Amino acid sequence: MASPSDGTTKTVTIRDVAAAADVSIGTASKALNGRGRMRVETRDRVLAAAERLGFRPNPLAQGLLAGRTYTVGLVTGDSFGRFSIPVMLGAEDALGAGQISVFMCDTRDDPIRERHYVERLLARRVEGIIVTGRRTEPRPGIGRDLPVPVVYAMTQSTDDSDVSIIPDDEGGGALAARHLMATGRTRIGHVTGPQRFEAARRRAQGMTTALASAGLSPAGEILYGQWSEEWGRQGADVLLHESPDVDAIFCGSDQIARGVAETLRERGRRVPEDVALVGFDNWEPMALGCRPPLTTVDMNLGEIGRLAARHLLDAIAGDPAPGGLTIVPASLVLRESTRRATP
Amino acid sequence: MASPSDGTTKTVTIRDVAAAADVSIGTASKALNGRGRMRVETRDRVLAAAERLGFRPNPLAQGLLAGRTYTVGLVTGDSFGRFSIPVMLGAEDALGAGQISVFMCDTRDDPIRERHYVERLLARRVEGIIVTGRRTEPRPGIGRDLPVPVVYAMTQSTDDSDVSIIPDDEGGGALAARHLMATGRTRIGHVTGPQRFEAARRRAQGMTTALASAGLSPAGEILYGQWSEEWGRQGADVLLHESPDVDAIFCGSDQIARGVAETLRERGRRVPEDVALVGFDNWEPMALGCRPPLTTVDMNLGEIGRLAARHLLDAIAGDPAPGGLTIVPASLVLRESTRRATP
DNA sequence: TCCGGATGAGAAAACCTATTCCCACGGTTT
DNA sequence: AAACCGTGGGAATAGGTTTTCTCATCCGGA
Repeated sequence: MASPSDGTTKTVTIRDVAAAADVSIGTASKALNGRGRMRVETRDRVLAAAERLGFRPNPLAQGLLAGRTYTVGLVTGDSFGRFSIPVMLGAEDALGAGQISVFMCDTRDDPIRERHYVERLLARRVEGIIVTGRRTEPRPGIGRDLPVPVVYAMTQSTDDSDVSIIPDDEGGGALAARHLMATGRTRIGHVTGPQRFEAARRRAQGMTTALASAGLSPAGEILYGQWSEEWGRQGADVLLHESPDVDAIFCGSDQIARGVAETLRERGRRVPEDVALVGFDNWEPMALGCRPPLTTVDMNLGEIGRLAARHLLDAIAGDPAPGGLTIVPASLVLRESTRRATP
Repeated sequence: MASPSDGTTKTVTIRDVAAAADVSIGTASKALNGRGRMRVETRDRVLAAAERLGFRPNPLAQGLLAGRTYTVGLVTGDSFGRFSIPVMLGAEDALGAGQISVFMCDTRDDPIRERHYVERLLARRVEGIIVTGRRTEPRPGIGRDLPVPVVYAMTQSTDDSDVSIIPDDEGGGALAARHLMATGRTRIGHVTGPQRFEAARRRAQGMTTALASAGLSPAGEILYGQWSEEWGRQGADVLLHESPDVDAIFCGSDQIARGVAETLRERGRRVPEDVALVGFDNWEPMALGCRPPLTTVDMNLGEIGRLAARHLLDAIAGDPAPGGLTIVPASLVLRESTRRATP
């Protein structure tokens, strides 16, 4: 415990500063905040006293008067998992710069805990709430007619009038497909997660559309399955059986891509010489540990968080964005798995 | 934005409740808090009014008066990474139950940002601070003579008088070694991270000691390298070359273990029939994606967080634990990679 | 030289919200 | 009539910010 013999440390109030500078409390406040008019000498005396005593205004008192708390709540159901963390960091980045502190709440995807936390945040008079999740599936909002603005990031409210910010799954799929075509591939397969996930469907859609506009169609069926390596291994087997001449595989996640890479290696297909491989997520431990390192789509989650925070700040400042969906473009991270074969 | 036409929602104060119930402010307060004596009818009238208006006491005012804020700060340098997240969740678990809210701060391992955040937390009058990190290497504390208690979790202060809570790396290593011996292995190698990491050294130490007390010593050298799959692949090659008769490998991380598993498979050694494999971290996407699924040491990070939170709560309540190290035992998660060969 | 108004410096008080202690005001009991 | 009890109002308090107010000085004009 870094605390000394507790009790010796009494917090310094403006009262102490005023006494030390031999002025009234009001004058001390004005001096510290640069308001009002007074002799430079007086102002300096107050500032010096504050410095000397280590005065730090109590934000509770300030907030009480101003009716502001300079805090926001961050609610996640993802247990701060792989997806919501980058979002959180981006949000904290944007908020922290504005001197706003963040209360964190993990709901463990339990609606009861969620309501409980929202209640608590409102009781604490947060000025806004960011809700993050691990899927882009629409979900019920955290409440109607809340007294503060709410932004959904990396998740989406079923209510169209809410502000939701999600990654561009479709654009990411298109990006992957166009990149593969640009490296000369034409027989491109797709192994991805469960079809019930909107993210999986949109990624597939983006890929299919991009191929179509070049007069191509996917190699074999779109293979929907699980978000796991195990499924990647199985899916690659199915694909190789159905379309033995496949020369590229776009995977719905980096985990799936790793499974696919493993099967390819075991079946004697070289990556990238025989089959190019693109993943999704840019989950670095996975993408870099892959053999070879994985070209993958990055959803720019940090940007999603930053954008969510900015929307929230605007709304708090009284300039709310119109409700609806904001889609953050994805980008492609190039690594070995799609290197063009040196001719 | 769930907020209605902003401005219509005025927060309800106890003044409004008192007016609605036609009592004084003081009486309203007493009614709401069950203090003082008054007619049941009066109390009910106040409670009904509060209910009807949706009154929620302003914690700023309560905190101002009570001199408490019911908040703590959580500072991490790990960018809320793989290690600090479970710690955080554990901490939030323990704190949330006590009606304490958590301010989160990510320092990005930058001492300047760290100091800045600590200042901010103190300005907000948090009642305590938890510092988490990604290594157990001792680090300088966040400050001396802070006015609030501090607990270091999953990291360790260089100041012995601080309270630090870390995982039992040595015990984890011993656990792995004893488990391997219990399944009949006797020639056990070790591939781990860089030697400059205390965690790597302690895990190796735990393993060596456990082997020694059974009259064994490690197969080959302890192979220090990187915390990466790539190194796992290389390390396994080295080990197989130096000690071809190795029948088990304990790895310093699950990532290393995956690399090792891959090399073993390519060299025709079956896991677990020929060589058993134990990882460290129980990082599920890695451990479950491994072929076969990985037996691994779990550091019980959540427990570390919960313990840190409880220590902090105790200190806040005026009952600080004596400074020093608390070590949380690790546990073993059994999976395929160490299954005993069916005879 | 004296008076009135303007100006400047800083003190004093109100305010924000909720809690708590003290006291006054009835009515009842001894 | 005095003591006592239940009830509920009023004020003090916490730590700031902001508005108002007072007092003194200074200047110009008479």
